[in-house]
This record gives sequence, C-alpha cells and structure tokens, in this order.
Amino acid sequence: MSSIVRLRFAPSPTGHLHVGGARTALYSYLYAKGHDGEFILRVEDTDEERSTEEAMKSQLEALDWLGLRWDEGPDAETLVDRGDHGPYRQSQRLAIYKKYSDQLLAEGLAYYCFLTDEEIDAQREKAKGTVGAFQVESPYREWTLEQAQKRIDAGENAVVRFKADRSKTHYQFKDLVRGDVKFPSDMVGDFVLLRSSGMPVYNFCCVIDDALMQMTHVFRSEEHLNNTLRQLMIYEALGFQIPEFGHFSMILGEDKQKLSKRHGATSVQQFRDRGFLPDALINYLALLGWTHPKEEEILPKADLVSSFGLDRITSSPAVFDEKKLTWINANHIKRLDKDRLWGLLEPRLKAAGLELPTESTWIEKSLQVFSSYLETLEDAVSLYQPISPKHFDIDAAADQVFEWDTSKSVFEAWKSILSATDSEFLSEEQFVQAQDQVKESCGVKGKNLFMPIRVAIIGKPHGAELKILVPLVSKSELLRRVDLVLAKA
RNA sequence: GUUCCCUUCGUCUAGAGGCCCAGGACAUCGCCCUUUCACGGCGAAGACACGGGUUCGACUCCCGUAGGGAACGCCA
Repeated sequence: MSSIVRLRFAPSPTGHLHVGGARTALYSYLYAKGHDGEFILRVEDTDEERSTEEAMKSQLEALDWLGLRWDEGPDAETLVDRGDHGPYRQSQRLAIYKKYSDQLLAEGLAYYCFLTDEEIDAQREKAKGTVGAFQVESPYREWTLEQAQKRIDAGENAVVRFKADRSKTHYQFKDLVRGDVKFPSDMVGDFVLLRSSGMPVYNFCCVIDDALMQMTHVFRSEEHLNNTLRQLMIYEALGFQIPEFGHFSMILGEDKQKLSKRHGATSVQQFRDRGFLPDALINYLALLGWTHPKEEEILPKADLVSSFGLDRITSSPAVFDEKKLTWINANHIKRLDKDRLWGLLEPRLKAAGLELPTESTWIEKSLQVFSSYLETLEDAVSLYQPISPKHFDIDAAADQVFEWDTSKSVFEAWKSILSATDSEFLSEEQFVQAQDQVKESCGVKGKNLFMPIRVAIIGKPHGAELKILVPLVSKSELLRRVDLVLAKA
C-alpha cells in the first residue's frame, strides 16, 4: 500500500471540457501537487454511444493547455499511456471489470437479470403514486448461476445486477467537503454492473479503477454524491479499501441553473479562443468555491499549489461570473513580461489581417501604450487596428466632431503642420509641439482641439494617449488619414 | 413522490457564540488623476431566507418552514 497521495480526474469523452470539469480537475491537481502527490488522468469511455476519440483528444488538449499536467494517463499528443497502472482508458480495461463481475457472481453478490426494458417500464408504471423511490424488483435475484447460464447459452441477453445489501440500515462516510453524510441503504435497488453488451457501468468501473489505480482521494462534483452509496456497496463487496471522498458543489449560470451552453461560453477552449490566459482561468476557477487564506485574489499557479486546501472550500454552489474572470485575466496580462505578451498577441493580430511594424522598439512602445487596455488577448485586435495602415476608418462616434464649425480649421492646421515636419515618424516632443502650433494657429482649445486631432489620427474621438500613439504611425499614413477626414468635413 | 446536499451585499466570498448595527473582491455609482478614454487612487450604495428554540449574548449551535439543486438509467 503506497502512502503517497494520488488523485485522478476521470472525464468522459462526450464533448469539450467545460469549466465545471476543469475546476474539479484543478482541485484534484492542486491537492495532489500540494501534497507532493500524483495526479492521474483516466478516460471513462464506457458509453459507446456518446464517447468519441475526438472528444477525448479535445479534453486532453484543454487540460494540457490549462497546465494541469498529469503524471499518469494517456499522453495529450500521442495518446500513448504513461504510468504503471494502465491502461487508462476504461474501454481497454474490459477484461478487468469482467473478472470482478465474475467474482461477485460466484460469491452470490450479483446475479444475471433478464428483465427487458418493457418489463421494467411496466414496473415503473405500476409503482407510480406509491410511496418511496422506484426500485427494480427482479424475479431473477435468487436464480442460481447454472439456471441463468442455461438461458445465456440459449442466446439470451442478460445484465449483471448488484445484489444490494440490506443487512445494514445505513451507509455513512465522511465527506471532505460536506462532513458526515449518511444514506439509508434502501435508497437504491439492485443496480446494473454490466450491461447486456458486457460493457460495465460507471459506478462499477469507477470503483474498480479507483481501487486498482490506488487512489487515496476521490474528488468529484456534487451530482455524484448520491452515487457514493452504490460505490460504497461495491467497495465493500469487493473488499477494497475505501478512499477519501470530496464532493464539490456545482457551478451555476446567472439564472442559478446548472451552467450549460445556453449560458454562453462554457468550454475551456472557448475561453482560450477568446483570449483568456490559462493561469487566469485557473485562478478564477480556484476562487469559485475556495478562498486564499489571506483572501488574496490574483494568484499565480505556484501560489495556488502551495496554498490550496480543503478547509477553505465552500459547500454551496457558485454562479459563474465572467466579469470577474475578465478582471482576473486583465491582471494576469499586466503581470506578463512584454516579450511573452507580444508572443501571445502577435498571432491574433496576424490572424486579424493587421500589418504592423516588426521592430522591437516599435513593439515595445506599442505595448506600453496598449497594455493597460487589454482585458483579453483578443482586445489587442481592436486596439491595434487604428494604427494599422489598412484598417483606418472613421467611426460613427466621431460624428459630433464634424458638427463643430472649428473642426475643419483644426484638420487643416494639423495637415499643414504635419506636412512641414521632415521625419518619417514623429517623436513624442514633435507631436506635442505640433499640437501647440495647431492650437495657436486656429485659436481653438480643450475638447474642440483635441478631439478633432484625435479623429484625424485614429478616426475615433477616444483612445490611448495621442502623444504616445502618434509616434507609432508613419507620417505618410498620418497625412493620408487627415486627407480622408478632410474629405468628410 | 422518496433520499441526499445547499441558503451572508446583484455576483464570488470572510465570518468557526461576544472582535460584526457584518469585512474584502468583481460589477454599479460618485470624486480625484488625466486637456479624451483606459490604468491607478479615494469614496458611496448594497447582504446574515423565514420562524422557533438553546444562551447573559447568535451570522455563527439545535429544530422546523420556505426556496434552490442533485439522485432515483443497460449516462457519467
């Protein structure tokens, strides 16, 4: 028995990784790493209908992007297993589940059941209105293995049902998040272990894998809390050591309903595409249900690892707030060094078709101007657009400026003063000087002076400080722009 | 219906009987900085679901009620 802490994340590959799953994975990862333990990835692909290879790849990729690297499990790129407890895809562990199913069958703790869907529906129909939860009553419960085998040999399909143990009145366990939880044992009936296809069902393989893969802790979402009863029964029947359980509450949408697609972005990839940093997403997710001991909020991953603990987890559900995520993201962007930031921005600017200078001094200057405006990486596109030669246009917000009778003289003065300068790029000082000259020559000041100049330069009445913006645009381009504005005035 | 879980500002939360006529953060609003905007600084508004106990004292403990959620599958 190893004493090292081991936790796993076990997604079912039926779609993209969404933020709820990501948070469960994160908490497991943080707990494992904070205890010098191991983080394992297992793929629960026993639902043949819905599981796809594509979804599996997508989930692994998302987890990898988040930086939640696993010590064991399929490799994100090659999908080749790494670790001593494999295989890590349940669809490749069928023989193992069969073996344990046979064991329970032989011990009389499970039985073959030939009930058809129609018969079960009929039972359910009949039970309507009666007190208590519906439970399947199987007439095959006490059949011997030999009896059942005969029908199977005759070609009939059977599921393997667990014989729910009624000798105890309650099953109890200590949940790391919720404290003592107690279930009446008659809460569940004889549930299915193996489908008629031979495919095992979630609760069965989950227990076997968690035990065989030597998990010390099992963290999962609250919706699994009730499943724990069945799993406890299976642990007991198989004689496995029971791990510690922790059930985190769910993530809700604004309407307090379980977060789903109709709430907007929910998958990790969507946030990635929209320009969120993995560390920011992780930071936000960690705070959704957990607080830092000193209530600090902007936390790099390393701080998360060192300060995370179950004692500060909340057990009530939390509403996902994109505004706060955005704020956290902006903070992480501000902490990025300029080279890294540009490395992240450049591909997005290119993808948007912007043609920008490539000299490092220009890049550095531009970042100085714009970095305080970035809430997401994607914001860079609209920020850089005004200084990209191809993308100049006059914004509707500039309309008011054209209505002032002083604006035209400002445009003209700006043009003539600009024409008179001889450098290709204006320096900050040159621009400030030029601005003063415009002021003198037309006798206009304040808003009536600065707004038209701004419009002549970026086509909008608001934006980053001009004296740092102007040096980023060539004189010829500035002239082209003032002409366009003049044509409209 | 049955069982289980949950309930502090709009949102995320602090609070482990007196420190709380409840603190922080996001969002909102106002002021300052800035001859724009953003960043930043300062400030305002804003909550213990309800009802009973226990106690000298309850946001904190107990019991109900209400509300929300989950499970009751050959989904996970």
